Amino acid sequence: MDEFFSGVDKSNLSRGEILQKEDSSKGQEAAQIGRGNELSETSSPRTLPPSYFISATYDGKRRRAAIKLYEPLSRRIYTWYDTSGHMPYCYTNIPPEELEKIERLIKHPGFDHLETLELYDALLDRKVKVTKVVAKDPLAIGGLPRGCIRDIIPEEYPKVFGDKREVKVWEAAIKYYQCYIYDRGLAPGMVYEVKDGELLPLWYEKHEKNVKRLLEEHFKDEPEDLYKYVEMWARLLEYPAPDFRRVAVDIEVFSPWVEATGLLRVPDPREAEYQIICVSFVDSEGLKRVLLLKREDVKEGLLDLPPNVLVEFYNSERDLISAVFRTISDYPFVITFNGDDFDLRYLFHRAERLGFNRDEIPIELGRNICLLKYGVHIDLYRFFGNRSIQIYAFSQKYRNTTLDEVAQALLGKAKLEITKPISELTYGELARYCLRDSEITFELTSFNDDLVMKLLLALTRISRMPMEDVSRQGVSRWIRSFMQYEHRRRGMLIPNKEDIIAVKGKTATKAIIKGKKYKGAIVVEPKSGVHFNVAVMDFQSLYPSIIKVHNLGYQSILCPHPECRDNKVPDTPHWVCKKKRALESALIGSLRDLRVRWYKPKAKDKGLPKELRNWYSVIQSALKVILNASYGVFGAETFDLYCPPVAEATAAIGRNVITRTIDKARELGIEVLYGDTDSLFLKNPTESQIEALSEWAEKELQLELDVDKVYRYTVLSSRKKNYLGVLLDGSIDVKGLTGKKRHIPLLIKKAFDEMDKRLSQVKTPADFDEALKDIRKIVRDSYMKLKRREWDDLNELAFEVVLGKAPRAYHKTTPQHVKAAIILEEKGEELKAGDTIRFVKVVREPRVKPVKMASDVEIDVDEYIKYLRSTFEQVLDALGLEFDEIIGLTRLEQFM
DNA sequence: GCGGACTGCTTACCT
DNA sequence: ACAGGTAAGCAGTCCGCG
Repeated sequence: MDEFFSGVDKSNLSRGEILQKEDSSKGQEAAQIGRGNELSETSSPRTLPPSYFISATYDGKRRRAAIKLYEPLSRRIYTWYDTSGHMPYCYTNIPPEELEKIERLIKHPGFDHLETLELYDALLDRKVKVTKVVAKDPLAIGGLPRGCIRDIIPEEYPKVFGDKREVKVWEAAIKYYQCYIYDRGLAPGMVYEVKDGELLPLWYEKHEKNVKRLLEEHFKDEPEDLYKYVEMWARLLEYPAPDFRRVAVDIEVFSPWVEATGLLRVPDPREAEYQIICVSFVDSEGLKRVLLLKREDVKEGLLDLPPNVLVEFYNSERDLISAVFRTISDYPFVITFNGDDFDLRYLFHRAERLGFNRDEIPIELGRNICLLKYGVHIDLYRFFGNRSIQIYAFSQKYRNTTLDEVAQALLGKAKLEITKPISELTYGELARYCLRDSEITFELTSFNDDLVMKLLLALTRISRMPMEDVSRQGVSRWIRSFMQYEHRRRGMLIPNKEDIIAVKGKTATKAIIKGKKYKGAIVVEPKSGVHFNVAVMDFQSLYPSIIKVHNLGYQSILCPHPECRDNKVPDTPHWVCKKKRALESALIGSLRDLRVRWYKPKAKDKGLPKELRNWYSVIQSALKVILNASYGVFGAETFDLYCPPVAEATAAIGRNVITRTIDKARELGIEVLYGDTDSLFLKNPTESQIEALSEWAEKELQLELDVDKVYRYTVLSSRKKNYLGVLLDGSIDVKGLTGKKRHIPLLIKKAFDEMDKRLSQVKTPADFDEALKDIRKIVRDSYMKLKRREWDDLNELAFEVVLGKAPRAYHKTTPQHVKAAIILEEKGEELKAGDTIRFVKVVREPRVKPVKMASDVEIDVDEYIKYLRSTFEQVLDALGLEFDEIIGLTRLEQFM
């Protein structure tokens, strides 16, 4: 195992040097370096106590990688610059003697030199000779508008040599700082020190022992070739998090009425036309500050802020902005909600407008991002907007990524409501409003014991990316990054997407859904009705497990070896390599094992101290986010290691697994009521039946099949992906039923929730009679409420549907919510993709109207009754009830 | 000219 | 900018109907 390094470049550090000092003795030293010391702005520190690697960039002036380190005792950021002379490069298949004849390459100002080396080409399972083209600066490789190396080589080669061979360039699109991280085997998020000007990884004996014990106690029977990967991940993930010193910022900008539209103008951060009138800060030490601009004709009013809030008035906007810049430059971490697109961008352009020099502005503007010269900017809007984070880390608790909605869902705290435009608030109102935004922005990083900061740190470690990038990019980038890292570590050529597609691009199955690339999972036809005592068994992380057990990856699927061709994937003509473990299989498999065998149980272990348990729970949800996407990325064209047969094989094996398990269950005499992808609903199984099935899966499939939950009873509708289940503790799961969908009118949803509540009280089959009576009443009451037009408010009748695109972009059809949206646009409202349209159904064409423009009398009650009927019928048919009979319609009347 | 059968589009959900 | 599968409602089209 020794040839495997633990994720950090060990060439600089032998085992004997492991530091054993614990933090207490380091305090003063760190503080001295920190205080009043401008090291971070001017030069690389010569020495630095243990510090967390937070971020990496390329410093254009110094022409080298710059690493930001967070020293947790002085609580400052230090920037260390590369000393190794590492340079940007890419690879090509053209030999140096030929490249030397390409003048445009050799004379390119960014060109440095050529090297030759051998790399492993996993697609062909053989070594390849490549030429490394080394450049003086990263832009020369890829990114210069007038010819960069990665374009010049394929452009010029045919001109110089005629078209005699296929020209290839590899690894030219990897960001330089990522390249630096990979090549030096660095571990973002982990602890380093600087000694004699060199960056050294730091390992504490305690930490090493902890990892060793974890491995020995829980991974003894791990496949040998995965063991070292589990070790790598465990080293990264076991190490504790620092305390993050940070400040949340929010700004308010004067925005005038526009007479023509009667609407408020939304300030454009790229113009920064209007004054910044208020800025607030909330920091991790509990400091709250509000900076206000003195303006004429502002009603003074009472400030009336809590006594612990510092209020500062500024006579000039310039002074205010200077103060803001000083604060921003004081904190290692600056938190905003949409600061990339608004707050920091506005500050930047506003400062420019007011005559600040670039070097007086601590913000670095990117095309879509704003970074900081000193510290690290985390834009929570980006992070919470990440679909995977939203779904898997926060289980869909919020829908729209607005500060208000996220805060309400996660903190139970809302923005302050204001009824006047920002510009008309008194100082007190403005200060309170602005401060509240900073408060909740900060709390979004502090709730649940700093969950979000820790999650970011964990993802930084897994992905091998700077924290700034992790917080802004999607899960496929995280996965790509740690896979690229592994290529470099193993001396593998990172294939181009086209290379993979050319050799292994074809899928062989037919998707059920038109337009999809391959067949997916199986959904078992449900046995509709009420069933008591239902155990739901499921395979733990089925797809990642399949990728592990069946060795799936771009190199192993359809591998070049004739002797592997008999290792078939069921239901497909594909085969899988028997000789070498694919990189993806190893990385995903080991992450899966670590999550299932270590982090998940530890997160639930009540015997552990709360803080430790909390850390385990953070790690397990970080792993969940990554594992849940780990199969999908192979079927996503945007993924750099896109390989559709890998995704197809995963799904095909999944189908094979679930069908065989159903057969086995029936063979064991268990009735299977329903199943979806990786789960089985079993009716009243005995302990021993469950055990037998689980053991069979372990032995025959090498997969873990466990009881996930037990329902006191379930109500299965006849439709797939639609059911309701009451757990033993009385809590209720409602899946897929219209009654729980977000877009339906509140009036219908409330009636449905009432029914849920009533159903959750049912304990035995005998209780059902009473419950059914009550449910009939619930249905009848809501029907009568509609029929008699007795709703409290039109809002109760609003459908809320999200625009998938701008209203004008619907060309094929015009759905109802788009009709309503168009009416709103005619009134001057601007609508875009992602906006929610609230509308009601009315009698007159076009049958819909935006809620705010409709009145009670025009509501088309029959449409609502139809909707009520179809919503309830999904459950009623399983309960043996009929909607029409309940509301008192006779058979005959139905046809009238 | 109109209704029913059908397909396609769109959204929201499940795993 | 991770995948495919399912349900529902509605828009739009085609066809038959003396």
